[in-house]
Amino acid sequence: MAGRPAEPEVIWARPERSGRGPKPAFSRADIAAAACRIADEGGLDAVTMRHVAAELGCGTMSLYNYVPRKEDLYELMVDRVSGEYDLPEKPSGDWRADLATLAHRARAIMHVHPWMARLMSAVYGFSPNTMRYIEYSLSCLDAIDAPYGEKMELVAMVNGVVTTYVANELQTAERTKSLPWSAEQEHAVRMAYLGREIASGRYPRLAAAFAEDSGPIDMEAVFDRALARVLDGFDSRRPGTSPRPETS
Amino acid sequence: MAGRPAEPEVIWARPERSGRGPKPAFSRADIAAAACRIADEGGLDAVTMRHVAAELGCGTMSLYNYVPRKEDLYELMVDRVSGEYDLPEKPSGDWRADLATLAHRARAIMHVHPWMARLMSAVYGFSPNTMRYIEYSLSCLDAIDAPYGEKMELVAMVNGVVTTYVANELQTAERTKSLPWSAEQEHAVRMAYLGREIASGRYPRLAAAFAEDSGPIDMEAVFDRALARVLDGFDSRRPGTSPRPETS
DNA sequence: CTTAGTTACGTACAACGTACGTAGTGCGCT
DNA sequence: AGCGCACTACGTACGTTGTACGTAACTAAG
Repeated sequence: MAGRPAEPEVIWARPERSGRGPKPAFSRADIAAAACRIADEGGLDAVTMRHVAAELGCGTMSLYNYVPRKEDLYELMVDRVSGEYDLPEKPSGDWRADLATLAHRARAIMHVHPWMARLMSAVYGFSPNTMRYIEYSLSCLDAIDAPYGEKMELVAMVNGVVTTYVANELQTAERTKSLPWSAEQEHAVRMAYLGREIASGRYPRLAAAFAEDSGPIDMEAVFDRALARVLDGFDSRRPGTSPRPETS
Repeated sequence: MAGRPAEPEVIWARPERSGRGPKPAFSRADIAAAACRIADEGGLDAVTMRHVAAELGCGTMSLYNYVPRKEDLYELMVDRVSGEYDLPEKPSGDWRADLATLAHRARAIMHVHPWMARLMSAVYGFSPNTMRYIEYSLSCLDAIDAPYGEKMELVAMVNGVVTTYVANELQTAERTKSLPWSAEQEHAVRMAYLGREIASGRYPRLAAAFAEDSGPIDMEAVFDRALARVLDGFDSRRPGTSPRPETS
């Protein structure tokens, strides 16, 4: 009988291979790769145990030998993508620039895997690659004399900004992948309602906000400003660093 | 035949009552209330069309007369909870304090409805009460001379901080409501793995972070600091306002 | 060699969202 | 008044999901 306990368990604590029995046909990496491939093509909702098993070329239930619960499959996916950072051996020494670069890299990765942002706000666990990522983030702050608690808070905030903003950018596109209509249609309908509501005069400031300019929004610029503000907020509490670099 | 189109639609644009036929047994508010009651008790995963219908005392499919898709039920829930703010008639004039108060109120509301944070990062639509909320947020910034685009970005950032942090605080508790084990068990198992991993020496800074102090974390204080940093970041770009009030 | 743990996988079940058909109801029209 | 149609109500049913369970084959440890 398969070892599928009704107790909480961390997949990373379970050995990938334990001597006895026939050798497994796949590795965890194979499975993570298959799941990510499916998500990239068909959206996160296309990631089902059946699909992943089919992609691997095995029976559905065989998958449960490797992945006790579907949530663990998600963790595998997050960890795999978290391994796509090509982290430098050592940070440059300019913590602000290093963290900003890292945040931009994270944003880029999440654009390649649009389902990642949604997953990251649903799965909270530590995994090998996420720990590696956090360790590197902390190493960027080595030069700063502050308790690690404070550094962790900053790292968490930067990560929060990245996932929040990228999720906002991408969720419509991701969601409509498993819907019978397009993201553009959805957006059009919602904007039509918003326009009607705004025209009612009940929300004058909202109306003014939407009347203003309204050229296409540069999402990366918005992200940049948000990120800069967070770093500014940290900066302003520790005098002696360069006060306010231009946003460019 | 029921009017359930395969086209995108905003539930708020559909009239709640349209003359003809027998009068509906429930209002949208009834349905939202029932769904929220279920979510409060059994977690978000307990909110199914069947459960909500049963709570209302009607057949499952009757619900589809009011709510064309399940997503719309979610929007109803978000809107209802967004109506729980008791927004003052007019902001006090101190935008920083007003926004902070609002953020704290939002955090408190999401603690009462632990599923709210997760829903808000999944549902992106404007609804009557969310628009009221945004309008009020903007009105807090009336005294500031800045383009509305900039104000909107600040409001979005504050909201982002709230949902991100509250979601982080609450997601484990929420998630384990539909799991056969407790949040404490889950946490214990994950911490055990983390401890073992940290002891390996591969993540020295992470290890230092967890070794440090480690009294119970005051989540509200963490939230406060994050919020303050965001407001600081906005502050630092517009000289002339009070530079840096104490975090309490 | 034995044996116990592992892999593989088909079957099966409960729960989900929801398409569809049918029956009943009452407003608005002529 | 009375016809008709839009609306409500709801049972049935389908496809899809996660996954519990049983069985058969396999292989390393004793």
